[in-house]
Amino acid sequence: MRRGYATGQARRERILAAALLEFAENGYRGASLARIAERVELSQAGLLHHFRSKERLLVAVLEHRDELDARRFDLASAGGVDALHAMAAVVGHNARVPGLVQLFSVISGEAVTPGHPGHEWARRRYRRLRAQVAAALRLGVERGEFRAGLDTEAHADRLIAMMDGLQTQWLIDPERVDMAAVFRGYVDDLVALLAPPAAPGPGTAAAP
Amino acid sequence: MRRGYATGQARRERILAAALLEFAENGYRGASLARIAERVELSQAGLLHHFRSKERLLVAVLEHRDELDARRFDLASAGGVDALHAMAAVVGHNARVPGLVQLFSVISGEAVTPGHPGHEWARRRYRRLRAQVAAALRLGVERGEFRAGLDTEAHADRLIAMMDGLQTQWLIDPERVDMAAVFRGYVDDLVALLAPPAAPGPGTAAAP
DNA sequence: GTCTATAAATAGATAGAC
DNA sequence: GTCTATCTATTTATAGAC
Repeated sequence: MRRGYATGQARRERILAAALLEFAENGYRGASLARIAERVELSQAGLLHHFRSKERLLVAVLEHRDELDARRFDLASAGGVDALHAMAAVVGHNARVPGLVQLFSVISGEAVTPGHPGHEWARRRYRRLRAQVAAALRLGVERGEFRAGLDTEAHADRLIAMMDGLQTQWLIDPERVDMAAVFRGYVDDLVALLAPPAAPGPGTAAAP
Repeated sequence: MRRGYATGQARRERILAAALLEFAENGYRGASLARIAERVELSQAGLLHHFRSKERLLVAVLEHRDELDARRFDLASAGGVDALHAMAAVVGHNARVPGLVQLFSVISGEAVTPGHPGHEWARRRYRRLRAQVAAALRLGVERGEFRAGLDTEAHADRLIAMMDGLQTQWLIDPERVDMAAVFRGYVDDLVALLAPPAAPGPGTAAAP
């Protein structure tokens, strides 16, 4: 029953997990293939048999995480106010997995440099996130949960920026910053702000 | 007239400027003392005569920038709505100095790692920024520009997070993200949101 | 698929001459 | 204050045996 394949896959996943830790702790530039190999009890040359270079390994780690996260968080299915609350829930979840948050913060920070191997990944990722969040906001407009004519792309940029910015503050000073609560406050403010102009009476807004 | 001192100081400042470029382009871990030395036409050993280690050089660069910025942006003097507009102006200014923005983004990203030489600097910096912004917001409350009882520290965290998050997006994809405009939108929304409950008529709010 | 050995480059830091 | 020379350590990647 394909033992070779199964163990090969298992090995690959163990390497990805170990690399994630190393990249999160030291960034791409500070990471060492030797230390990653050590974590999976493999020689450095053995590690490079599975991933031909440090650069490819980083990209593999990032894409692997994106795959897993895409399954976990399906923002596209929600819309409007629900989507905003879903984002707040994601932040709440993130506060329990500092290692993952650190990976994305460190790599995103490094990746602002044009030559960085994560640069293209980061660009694609932000474009994709913005499109998803903006679509969710448009859905809210169509449903009448949000007022018409709002700049959904600008709000999407801001929601993503808020998540990232709070993550950095939280990682640097966890005791002082309650990332989840502060983000929730943003969402609450936004729900109030984006609500359509007050209807004459309750219930009338929902009637066609 | 103290030529030796003057040239010594000038040399130091040239080193700081060169180091800033190198750290901004490659981060702390990716930076090379040899390349910095080359930029100021000095040997690597000669460079280390002025700053005893790479770590001290980074800290010197960061503190030097903080000093200069503290003179340029005096948020403490403004308060309330003026302070918010001053922050928007800072973002507008930042959009014209990508190198500086990149330095702070890259180093802040790396510095989430506990062992990083910029970690303590980043923590102090965020605490200071938060205190300054929160104080400016409180001033707005006292003046009656903002409604009473708002969570000034949470709003300070969010304003700073928004600046940082938009900077990252802008650096990674400059054509797509208009950092200054998107931030201005946030400030405008905030001004509306934080305004005190509507007074009976215009002008009455200002009367004691 | 995993290893040892090694290449080839670069790093930060120090010693000591001038 | 600046240099050359050197030390020591570490890096990624490759070659080739098993």
